[in-house]
Amino acid sequence: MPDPTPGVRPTLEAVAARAGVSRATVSRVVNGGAGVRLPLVERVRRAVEELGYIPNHAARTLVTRRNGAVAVIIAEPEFRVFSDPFFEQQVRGISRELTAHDSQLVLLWVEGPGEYDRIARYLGGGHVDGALAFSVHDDDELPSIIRRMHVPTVFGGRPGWSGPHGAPAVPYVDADNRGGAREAVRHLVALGRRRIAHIAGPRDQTSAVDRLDGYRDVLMLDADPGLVAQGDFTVESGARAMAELLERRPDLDAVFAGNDLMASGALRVLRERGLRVPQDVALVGFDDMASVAEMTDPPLTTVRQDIEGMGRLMVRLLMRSIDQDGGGPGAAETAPGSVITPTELVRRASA
Amino acid sequence: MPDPTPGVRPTLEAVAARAGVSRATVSRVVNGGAGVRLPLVERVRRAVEELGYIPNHAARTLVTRRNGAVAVIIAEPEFRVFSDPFFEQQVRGISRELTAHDSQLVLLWVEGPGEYDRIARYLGGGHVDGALAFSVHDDDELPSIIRRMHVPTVFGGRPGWSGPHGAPAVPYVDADNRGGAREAVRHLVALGRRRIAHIAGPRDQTSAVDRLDGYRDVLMLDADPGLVAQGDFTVESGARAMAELLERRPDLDAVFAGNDLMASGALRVLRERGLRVPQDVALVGFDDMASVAEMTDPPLTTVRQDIEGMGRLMVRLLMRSIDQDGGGPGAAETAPGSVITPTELVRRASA
DNA sequence: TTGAAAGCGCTAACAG
DNA sequence: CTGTTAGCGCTTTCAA
Repeated sequence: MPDPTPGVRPTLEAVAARAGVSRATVSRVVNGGAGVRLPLVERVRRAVEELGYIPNHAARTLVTRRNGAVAVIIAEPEFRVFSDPFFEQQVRGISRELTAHDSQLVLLWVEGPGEYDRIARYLGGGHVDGALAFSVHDDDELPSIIRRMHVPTVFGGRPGWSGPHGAPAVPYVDADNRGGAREAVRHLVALGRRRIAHIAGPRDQTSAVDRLDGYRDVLMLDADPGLVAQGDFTVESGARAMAELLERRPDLDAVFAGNDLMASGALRVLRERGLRVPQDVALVGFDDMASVAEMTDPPLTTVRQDIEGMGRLMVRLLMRSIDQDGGGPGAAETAPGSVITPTELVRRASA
Repeated sequence: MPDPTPGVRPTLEAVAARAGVSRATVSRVVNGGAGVRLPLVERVRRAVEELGYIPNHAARTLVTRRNGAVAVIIAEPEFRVFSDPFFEQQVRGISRELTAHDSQLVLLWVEGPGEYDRIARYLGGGHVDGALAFSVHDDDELPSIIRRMHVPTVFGGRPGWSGPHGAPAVPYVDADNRGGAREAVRHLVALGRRRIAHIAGPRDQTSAVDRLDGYRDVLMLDADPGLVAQGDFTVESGARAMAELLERRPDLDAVFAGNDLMASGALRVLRERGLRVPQDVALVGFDDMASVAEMTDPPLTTVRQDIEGMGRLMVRLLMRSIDQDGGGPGAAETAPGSVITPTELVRRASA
């Protein structure tokens, strides 16, 4: 890329003049060159090269109503945000897929409810073609803002609230938490375990609820309420829950933890009590968080979800819904279907 | 904010019609309302409110040549990116300050050298008013791209390469690594320690080099090369370096580690060898990374830097340089001065 | 103080 | 196939 004269970027006009064609032709070439005779294409290409021409984004957006940018909304309070490895992977997937679609990632970091006004204005200002948001709670204002602003949006994780028919009224991408949990518990059953406990995640996160449901699906009537303990997805809560379970049901022979972090906490307690894993108690986690599942002793059998893939999928869904919306008023109302991505049981030594 | 007719956003024109004034007047009101008689201002404000008018960003950018967005460039290979708590804090500061300046954060995630073309095009396309980048290496293409594209940019961390006069040719914000290191070592000296070792960070990161220099500043002639061991900022490397040092200089009575992570590794080894901290060996870290320094036993004495503040400062510097650049060609060439932010010794139990 | 009018740089009919 | 033309929505002289 040559060094253009500082301060004065060449315009379409300049390129057209240099190539001896009209602005329209240059525009066509710049946008793919369909329907332009080859020699002309060449000529224009050369002029572009020589002048170091780069299209002005604002001008293009003004007429096409597309700005090649998507907002990723991060609501700080509910999130460990960055430090969450889960989130990092998801954003990586999003970023990659966005690049493939020639779109940019605009980070909207929301520090609290007071900032929703700013977000609404931004989303409404047409700065972005769409938005990506993450698992929101029942009382979150975000969905309502998004609806009001008519911004195509895809959620990551099944939202906690639902539409008139019980299903979330917005498109989302989520892992098959329930199915994954079923597979995990079935695995324990197949191992011959009979008193299988569960350490559940926070009740207000749909992923945790779904995993608990999956656990119940398999155990059915055998599900003993005393075998379920409450955690909050942290290592410490996992340890506490394990101690509690051992107290209530010293004879348990397996544990399905709602995530790897809690599983590692549980593992610590089991070993402290002199219980062997998996001989005395088999243990299964969820997430397959590399920094945890592979590091424990023994390494965790767990349920893997394709987190980066989920990020990419969010973008694909969003792009589809953006492309549909070209069709005038009302088009935005037809929500594209949500997607549930499959999970996979990863067998290691703990069960 | 009222719900505008879906699909048809009101324009300035519409507001003007409703308020019975010209577009120019509406524009003035929307942009602060200077020089417009109060009753008119009121009238326009009401029309804006009623119509739910939000200015079209692209149109505004097209004429003002400002887009209220700043790129944050993240070069993946060199970064643990998100999961790095250091980085998270920095981005938080950046995001907050950007919001205060009514600007948005556009995340440019660079996955490899092959993507530099995309970045160049983006930066050159005038999508953003400026860019923020992080400690780049000698062979990094980024600085050259940035110069070619005439994009105002501020770096985080002193760059490894330098201009004709030995000083980096670009504005940057960095902590006073050298001064902080001096303070740490002086503290150890004041404690009566005489054989003070240093575990250095990677030689190709300026922060590590500066800390080593600070260490040498204080020890002067007393600096025994055998008392310096090489690490790479990880816990493990700290442990290895500590073992090495103990091997070479069993009589050492203090250690200044290049960061908290390495300090925690060193601490583990010291305890394994039955050495008491701080009685036998005093230990000081760097960074005051909460998840590390406060958790060790004993808690680490360390050097704190205001990371979020550094992020904010980067934005302020950038905004200043953007504002200057209004002055036509060549204005971008005058780099604003860099800033070194102070550090502070935090005394805990390890020294 | 307010309005009229000229354009920012580009795309997209519409003609030729 | 290529060129001409009419805006996209906004800011900003310049007159009134």
